[in-house]
Amino acid sequence: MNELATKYNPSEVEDKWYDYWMRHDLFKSTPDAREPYTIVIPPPNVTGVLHMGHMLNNTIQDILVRRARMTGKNALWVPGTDHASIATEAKVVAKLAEKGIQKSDLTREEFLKHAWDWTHQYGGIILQQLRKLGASCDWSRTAFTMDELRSKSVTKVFVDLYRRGLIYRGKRMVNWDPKAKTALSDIEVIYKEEHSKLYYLRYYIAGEDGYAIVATTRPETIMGDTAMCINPNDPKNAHLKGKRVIVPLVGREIPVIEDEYVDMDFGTGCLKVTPAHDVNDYMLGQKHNLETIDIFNDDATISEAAGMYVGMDRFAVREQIAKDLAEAGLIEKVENYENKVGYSERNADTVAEPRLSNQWFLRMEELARPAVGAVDSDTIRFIPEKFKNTFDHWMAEIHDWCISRQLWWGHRIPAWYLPDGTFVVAMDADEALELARKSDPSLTAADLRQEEDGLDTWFSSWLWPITLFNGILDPDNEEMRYYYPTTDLVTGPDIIFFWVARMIMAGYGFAGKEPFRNVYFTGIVRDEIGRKMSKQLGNSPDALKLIADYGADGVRVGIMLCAPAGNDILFDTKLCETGRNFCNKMWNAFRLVKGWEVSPEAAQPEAARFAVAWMKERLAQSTEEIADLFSKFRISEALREAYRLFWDDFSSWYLEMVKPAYGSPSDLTTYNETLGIFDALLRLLHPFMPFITEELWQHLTERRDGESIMYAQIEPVADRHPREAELMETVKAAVNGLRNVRAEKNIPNKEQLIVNVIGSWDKAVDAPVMKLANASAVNHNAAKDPAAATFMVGLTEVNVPLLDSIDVEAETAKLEKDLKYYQGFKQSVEKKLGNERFVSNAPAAVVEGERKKLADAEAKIATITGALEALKK
RNA sequence: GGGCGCUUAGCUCAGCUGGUUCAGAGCGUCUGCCUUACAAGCAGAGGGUCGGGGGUUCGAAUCCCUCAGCGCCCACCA
Repeated sequence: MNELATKYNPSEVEDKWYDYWMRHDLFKSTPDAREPYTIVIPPPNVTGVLHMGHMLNNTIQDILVRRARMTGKNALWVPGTDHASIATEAKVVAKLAEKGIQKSDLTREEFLKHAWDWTHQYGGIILQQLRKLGASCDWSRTAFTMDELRSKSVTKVFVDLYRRGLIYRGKRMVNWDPKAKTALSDIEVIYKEEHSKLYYLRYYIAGEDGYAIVATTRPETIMGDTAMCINPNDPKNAHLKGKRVIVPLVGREIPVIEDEYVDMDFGTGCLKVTPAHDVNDYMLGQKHNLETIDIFNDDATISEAAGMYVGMDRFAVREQIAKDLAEAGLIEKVENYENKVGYSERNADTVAEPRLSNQWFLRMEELARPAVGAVDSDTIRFIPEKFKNTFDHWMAEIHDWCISRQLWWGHRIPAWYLPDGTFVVAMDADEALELARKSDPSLTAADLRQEEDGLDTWFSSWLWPITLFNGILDPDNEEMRYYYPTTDLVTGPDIIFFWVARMIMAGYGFAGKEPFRNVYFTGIVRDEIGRKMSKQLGNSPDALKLIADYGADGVRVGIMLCAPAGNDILFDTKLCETGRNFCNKMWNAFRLVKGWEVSPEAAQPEAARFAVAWMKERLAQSTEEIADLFSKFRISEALREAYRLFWDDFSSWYLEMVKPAYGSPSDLTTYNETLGIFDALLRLLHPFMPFITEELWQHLTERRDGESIMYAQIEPVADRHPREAELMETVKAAVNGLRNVRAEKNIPNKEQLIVNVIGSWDKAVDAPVMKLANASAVNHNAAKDPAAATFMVGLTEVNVPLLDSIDVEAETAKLEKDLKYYQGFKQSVEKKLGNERFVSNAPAAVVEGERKKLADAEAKIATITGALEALKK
């Protein structure tokens, strides 16, 4: 009867609509008189591919921005990518290695050419993938953290900060990634609990027979020992005071120093001090003026300075030296030990090495101050709120930020060294020369040498919400004034320090205002048994394959159904099936309505009139509910509400009530009302499911080329029908009861029922009940038929006469079960009301409610008792 | 070591300012249906002492204390 397929086919629809939206520039935003709504995308790595985290994050952003468009805002979502300095450089290095090329064989320029080639080849793939998901970004604004505007802004910010005295260069202990051969910031080190060993080493006392025992987890660093440290208050080591000890195997004499830093109860209370390779030891070294011996090369192999094991890897040395020490009788014992080992965030298999080196740092204290206040006062709202604590805690103890990286891919630090070793910081080489000449007028460009180090990737991304509107180079431009501060930021809690906190600081530091109003923290996407999705585990589904299998709308719904803010989400592909099935449900509801013949002469049946009124009330309530949920960023719940509204209320109840009888046409009024309701439902659903709603909207409404549901507005429904909403509860109870009777008595759906009502009953429910339950008549105040199935609707007894004789025993048992329940219920209410303290202390409304419950229970008991007696006859 | 959060049906989770069906939803399970939109569907059913203990209150899944388990973040004990 219907030429449309019974299954919705997303692949036929999605590309068509995305092209349509693009062709008509529907994602584009320019400043106008409307209120702005702005999101900047957390820029994915330029060479990355779409994974589940992106799907979640970008689906949420798209939902928010589409919803904003449909509620009168001028909505803008700015896309872009991040150059991801360390990750991309690592990929390029690996790629070159495959071809037998070492990074060290190349000049900086040659390497950068490879990196740019790589970026152009793979860069932006992820942005194409976002289109498959339906992301409504204004692609004309696509930015890159290393494009000209962003790069120049980074340089300017660096220069300004330097001139404000907030950037300094110095030799410090930093975390070193020996694989990438670069410094890392503190937060780029991930500590993991590990099973390791604690070696107890003998340090013989110079000129005496005895030895001291030192416990260490890193015996390979003994070549760098320049002291042994004891606590001055430690009686058991008092005999070591003022002595010198001999580093085992190495044979070098080192002093015993005293410092209260040492924990007397750990190990033997003796600590080996290796100032070059441990943060605490470095601190001790500074305090006690110790020599530092750097025993590692930049790839963490042993350096010449160590004098032994030169060129070997640190872990190989650990094993070897343990063996050698044991052979030499210098190990007292070895214990198993749990400790935390720091790994490089980007090279998960690489243990970070504390290392002394010259780096550039940014002082954070001054920048941090306004940021803390903004979050405390909810000028910037965190959703969920619990992340305020995390943020506060980190900000309160913020450290200086090591911003230099020994990498080529990224923004090069705009500092130029003079031949005398001093440096100048400037926007470009010309300005640098100008500055340099102030100290030595004879200098030429050839005398200046630009800093080789690059900047931490986050030094460009922390400016993202500003630089996307050119707010660094041209602070007072129209776009800045209109779009900044942006509205919502959607990101994961894992980058709250890396990115969110720093953006807030940058916002106040360089734009004078917060960068966004709300930060929505998504959960981490995990697999169905709770493991974080990762390439190594291979437990991350292929995002594009999911879209191909379930449709973008289906995947969006699937992922949103399990994504409350801040909670980790356990992703199960099954949820995409739910999403796909929902699309199919919408498709078939459309097929049903589309298939109706419409007769202008036909009168509207009462059941349909009732249904329209009730459905409009439900729509009004639900529209309000969804708006409220959005205001609280309960997006997952908003979707559930819309889902229920469409599936349960509209499809299961409404359509069944207005459906024309087989072979009959629909009346025009009902038909038009149904289209109007369908339209409203599609609008509510569009932010979640952009493709199918656009497709159906096209079929259901008359619209001109270039129009789109994207800009149809979601408005509060003024047409209210509380009476029908209330009566519908009775309809549902009656219909459910009648369906039960059918199920229990095996009455086919085709067979019409007769409904006898005993007690009070609003006649308005007759028509919908007859329609929904396929009843031929509802008889009021009918005589009780003993051969009838009986159930209660509220206080009213409903009788369904049966053709076959009824099973008196079964019917009696059922009624007795009900009776028992109500008697128990009555008892508990009576107990409550009998409690004088309850009656005198509880609010009057609550007490009144209990009294009503009691009355209801008594009425029901009376009715059931009556029914039982009738059965006995 | 410090801080934050979680524990409700077999699974994943809602449950907001204590008080109408507040003990819920989805999925899974079970039963019956190829009923003329949809088997990617329809109609039903079962299932939980709300982690343990104590307290506040007329009344606690909800507030307080405590214990246990789990998770996350931060921190320079080798």
